[in-house]
Amino acid sequence: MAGDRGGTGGSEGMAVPRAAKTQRRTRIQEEKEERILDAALEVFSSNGFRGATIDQIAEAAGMSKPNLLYYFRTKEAIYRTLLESMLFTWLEPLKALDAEGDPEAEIRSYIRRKLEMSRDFPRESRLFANEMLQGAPHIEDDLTGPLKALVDEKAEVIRSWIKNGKIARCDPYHLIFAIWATTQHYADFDVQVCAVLGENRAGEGRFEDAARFLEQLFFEGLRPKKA
Amino acid sequence: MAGDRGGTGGSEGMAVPRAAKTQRRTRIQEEKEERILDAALEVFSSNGFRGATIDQIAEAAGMSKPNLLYYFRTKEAIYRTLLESMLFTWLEPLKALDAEGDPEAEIRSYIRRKLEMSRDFPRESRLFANEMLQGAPHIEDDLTGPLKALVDEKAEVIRSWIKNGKIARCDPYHLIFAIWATTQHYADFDVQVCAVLGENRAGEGRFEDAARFLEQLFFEGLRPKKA
DNA sequence: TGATAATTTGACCGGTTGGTAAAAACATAC
DNA sequence: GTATGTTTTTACCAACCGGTCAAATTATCA
Repeated sequence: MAGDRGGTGGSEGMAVPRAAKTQRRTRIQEEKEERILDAALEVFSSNGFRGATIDQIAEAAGMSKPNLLYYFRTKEAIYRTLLESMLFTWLEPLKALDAEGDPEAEIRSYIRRKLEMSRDFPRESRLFANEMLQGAPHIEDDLTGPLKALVDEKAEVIRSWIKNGKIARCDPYHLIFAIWATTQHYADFDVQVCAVLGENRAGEGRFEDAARFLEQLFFEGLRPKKA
Repeated sequence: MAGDRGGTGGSEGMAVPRAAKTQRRTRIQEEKEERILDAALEVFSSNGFRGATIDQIAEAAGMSKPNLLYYFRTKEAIYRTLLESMLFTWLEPLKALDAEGDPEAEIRSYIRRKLEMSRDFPRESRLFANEMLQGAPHIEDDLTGPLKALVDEKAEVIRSWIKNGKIARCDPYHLIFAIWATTQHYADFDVQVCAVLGENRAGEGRFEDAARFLEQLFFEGLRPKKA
């Protein structure tokens, strides 16, 4: 028989389509799910969870609404899948911050990588920002759990660098916040950045300018050198 | 007769209630409109434009939906009114940046004032952020018009300070972006900030810590002093 | 080929949403 | 009081939205 929804009680998984008989997904499943998630990223990231509609996502994915709902049972299932798979890659750069490396080089490359993510994955950044603005109702646990744990760990690394005199004394948490804020700004507030910069520097060059500026800001600050 | 909607063609104004006969608004109009705007700020700022419903706003304002629609003809009218009145106060601190003042003190106090706004008016900040995330469909013109003009003007001020050796050589536009990003982060990403800081420092003390950190970051950077 | 399972579609449903119509309630001036 | 204008309520609607259902279509493989 076709499909087995209707609360049969089994497979309360998540992104698994009705067809959980042959346990592994076919090529076509894999591909369709990916297309859905890509479309959903587009729609969710610019409208937020409540503002997005399944019809919008379905149309962006080039399929009918019931067809989409065959792969993901609910709108929320799509959203959660997206958010979770994103959170992982989103924290990669911070994970890569190496306690054994050269402090200044490590922070410098962290800033650079975060900025590259804003350039290359602005939708992901905006999705995340949208979720935050709404009070993170879907990922509160991740925030106080894995994310906090990771930040705590890296804050400790930074503190040790401070103790060794490798970087200036400062609050490591607010340092991390500042890096997040300044880099993600170029994805989340892209319209504003482009509007303000105008025709001249609004091209891709703005990311290079930003990188140059941020490296200077974070390491030298604004005070002029007393020559 | 009661009301005059129905496309009579007249008064295509905006926030003006049906009662545009006696040209000035009564005390009760003034008060109700304010209550609506306050409620709308609450709802819009945490759900975005599409995610917010008139019913939600009406309930938060303590009145029925049709009653609310008597003061503002459409959901969009409420939103636009809110956004415009907000944009003005939002740019006040930047307007106050004084070319004649001491450069370092001016920038320092700009950062402080922006941070205070994040602390005291987080809803306004989030409303603005929401609009930006969605590509600023309602205020595109303000962005490329008045806002760009103001930023251009202040960027020129900063450039002159650089020329006089008062602050380090840097891109004034990206400096302004960095100040916006770091300060607004504490309003827009409040959940994340609190989750990461945990019980200990998540109280109001976080704004003082942030202020201290940002002042150091912007003026001294992270490089340790060569004692 | 035919049996079987996977995928897609069109029609539909109950609830919500933005907004309207009309009349009732209230205030005010005379 | 009554006439006039303002504010509020009750009832309502058409469009939309998340999701379901049953049937039709297509892929898979013995």
